[in-house]
Amino acid sequence: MGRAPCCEKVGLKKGPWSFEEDQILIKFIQLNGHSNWRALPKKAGLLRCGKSCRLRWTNYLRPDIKRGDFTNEEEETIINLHQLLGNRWAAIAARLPGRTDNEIKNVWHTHLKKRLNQNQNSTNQTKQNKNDNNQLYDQPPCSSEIKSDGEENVDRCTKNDNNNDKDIKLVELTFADDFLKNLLSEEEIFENDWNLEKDCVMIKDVDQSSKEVEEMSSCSSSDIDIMDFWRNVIMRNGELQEINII
DNA sequence: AACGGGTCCAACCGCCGTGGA
DNA sequence: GTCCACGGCGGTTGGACCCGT
Repeated sequence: MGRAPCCEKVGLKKGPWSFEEDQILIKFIQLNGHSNWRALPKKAGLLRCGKSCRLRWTNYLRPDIKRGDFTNEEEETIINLHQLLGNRWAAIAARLPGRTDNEIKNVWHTHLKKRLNQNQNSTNQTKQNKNDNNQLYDQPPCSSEIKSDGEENVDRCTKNDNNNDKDIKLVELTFADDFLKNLLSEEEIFENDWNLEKDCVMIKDVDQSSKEVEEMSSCSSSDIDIMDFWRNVIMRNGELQEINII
């Protein structure tokens, strides 16, 4: 036996909302709130599924929704948060007041992903050009991988004790700390199981696949290419170039 | 003007987590 | 512990719109 549909589908309207329907929904919610989405359309006199009403309200009719193009700052924030959080659009939207997860998802798929790919291509080209001169660029990111059998691969960056790596880690720590504190509340960091430790940024992967990256004495990582991410952050602040010169 | 391909975005679908009975 | 209703979320899609030919 399959799951019961969220509402009776027969006789319910689908597709784009009319102005009149919007007005009915707005007025009803203003008067009564939306404690029960399932019952709402019946009470409001709408021939819509409760789910459809909720979506229309949260993605379009809510008074605090900001319409119009995304600013550069907003786009940068989306890109950075996406690198941290992945496709967790709701979590990203929570950091962008007035923007909905749906809107962010759309912007990501229509604009930002393409732009990022283009940037990546040009970055790869730059890396190629620097090939023989810059050993740091040659290093794979400081990330570990989970092999299929569960054993963890720790790359040389993690184990290497040379001073350059320590300097880089210090800078990473500073920016990681500042960046997360700027963007995320303490509760959120806690909820995501992110630990900022003194010698390294520790990120434990507790996603649905339930592969949890074990804590390591130095840099650990998750399936996110975290070191590439921090490198980007540092690059934006013009710090990594200095380190590379050292 | 007509057509076709690409782009964009609102809306839908189905799955998942949670809380109450 | 199990079932069910519900809200929330992310992936996908339909169709309007745009633009080049």
